[in-house]
Amino acid sequence: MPDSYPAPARFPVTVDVVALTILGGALHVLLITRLLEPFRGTLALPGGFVLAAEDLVAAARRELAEETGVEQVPGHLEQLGSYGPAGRDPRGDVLTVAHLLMAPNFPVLAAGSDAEHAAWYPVGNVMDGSLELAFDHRQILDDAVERAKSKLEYSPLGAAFCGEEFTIAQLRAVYEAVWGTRLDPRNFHRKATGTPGFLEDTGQMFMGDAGRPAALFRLAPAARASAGQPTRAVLNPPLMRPHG
Amino acid sequence: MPDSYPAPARFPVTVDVVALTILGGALHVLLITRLLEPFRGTLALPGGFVLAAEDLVAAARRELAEETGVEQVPGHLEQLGSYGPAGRDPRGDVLTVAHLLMAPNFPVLAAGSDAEHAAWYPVGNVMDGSLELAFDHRQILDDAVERAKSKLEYSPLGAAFCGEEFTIAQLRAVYEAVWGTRLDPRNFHRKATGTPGFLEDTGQMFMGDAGRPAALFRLAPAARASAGQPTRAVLNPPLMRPHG
DNA sequence: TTACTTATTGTCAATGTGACGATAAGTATC
DNA sequence: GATACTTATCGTCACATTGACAATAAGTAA
Repeated sequence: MPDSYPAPARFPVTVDVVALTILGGALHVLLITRLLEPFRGTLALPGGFVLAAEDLVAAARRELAEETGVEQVPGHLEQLGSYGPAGRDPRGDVLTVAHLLMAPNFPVLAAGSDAEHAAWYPVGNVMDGSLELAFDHRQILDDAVERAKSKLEYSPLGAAFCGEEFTIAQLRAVYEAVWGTRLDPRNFHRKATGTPGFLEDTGQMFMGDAGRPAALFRLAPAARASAGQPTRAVLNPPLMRPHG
Repeated sequence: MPDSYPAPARFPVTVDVVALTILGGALHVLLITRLLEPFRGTLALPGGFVLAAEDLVAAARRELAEETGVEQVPGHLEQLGSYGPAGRDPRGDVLTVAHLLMAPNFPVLAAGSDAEHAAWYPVGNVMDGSLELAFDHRQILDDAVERAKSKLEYSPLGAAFCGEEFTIAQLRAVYEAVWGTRLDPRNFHRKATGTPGFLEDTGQMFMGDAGRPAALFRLAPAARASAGQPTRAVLNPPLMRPHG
């Protein structure tokens, strides 16, 4: 009975953001260095308290903007899941609602001030243990990466890691970085260009450092519209990661 | 900065549960009739406040047990997502963490007391508008059903709607009820029995009202173990719902 | 025994995928 | 300019999976 007599417990609620991007062909995550206890000096996910009368995703977006100094953070932001409130913060019970941002690389505010500053770190360095994260952020990052891997399979959100326009090879690099596998360029090209409603040819070309120029694509309107949908409206059948 | 000076807002946190089951070939959801304002007399999802030092899923399980009178609620329970805290309860900002239970049919405590009593309602009656739900529970139910549909595709959790042992036809009835489509019995049989690590033949037979007796299966150990995993370790390639 | 029902096994064509050859179209080098 | 090198794009082929559907198995009811 939600309306019972003893006053219900109230919890501070935070939003944390796992912001992922591709840098140099490797998956990177946005982390801040904590300046205060607990976990002072340790890396942590950006985030902060939810204000009253604030939507969760909006709170995540606001915190991200505050901690990166970037007004309009690009990319696709969605809720990942909630953690706690018990036993995750030594100061007390705090519930956190984790979010996932899949974004093209964007520059974060230069470090050097006394504020907690954000920077991109290779996800692999967290996974292999060479980087420690505060609180239960390691677990949250794990879940976020798994979610991202899964999203690529059945949604067009791989393109969220690219800019507005991109080549097939750039899109493939996203898949390779997130999944941590190599994909056959020819088969990937076939699937990407052969899926109706996924990509739209811009008619322009992109010159890389070497090799034949590549055609530039953007997301087709149908794929753009399905961004929020949980259903795999576009990538059907899905583009499955190799299961080895 | 999560540790800044003004005391952070604190919110009451509830867990709500979308408990789904199959009854008479149709998807049903467990609902309670509210006895108190707001939404007095309206149907709502079972749920209640999270106690301090309590895990979210544990809280959901506890509330479910309290409101159904069932000690050990069967089935698979997982977190669905969080809603709020702004603008969902007229009494103030309440954050709710919704959960999804996929369970075989279990009897709920008989009605008649003055306590809020739970009962199974056809999901279709909510979808078509003949049943109204309190708060934003209609939205939560929508999300839960979509999640369940999706889960059937790439996880062995369809079996969570069945008992310990079940026939292929019973499992197929689950898929048909959740997806709201008819499936070819022969093709479903082939996929279910032909997927390594999914089902295990018990060697026993099940006599229905009519027709040839069916073999009884249970989940294979591999499928049982993958219950919590987000990855489609078992149903690979997935068993996709018809997209028409 | 016949009719009827559901379970289970096959068959076949269409589709999608993995592996990989061949060609196109740039840049750098001789 | 010719050649080497790089990446993009198009094709081919065998194989796996699926959707549609025939055929058979094994019960119950009449």
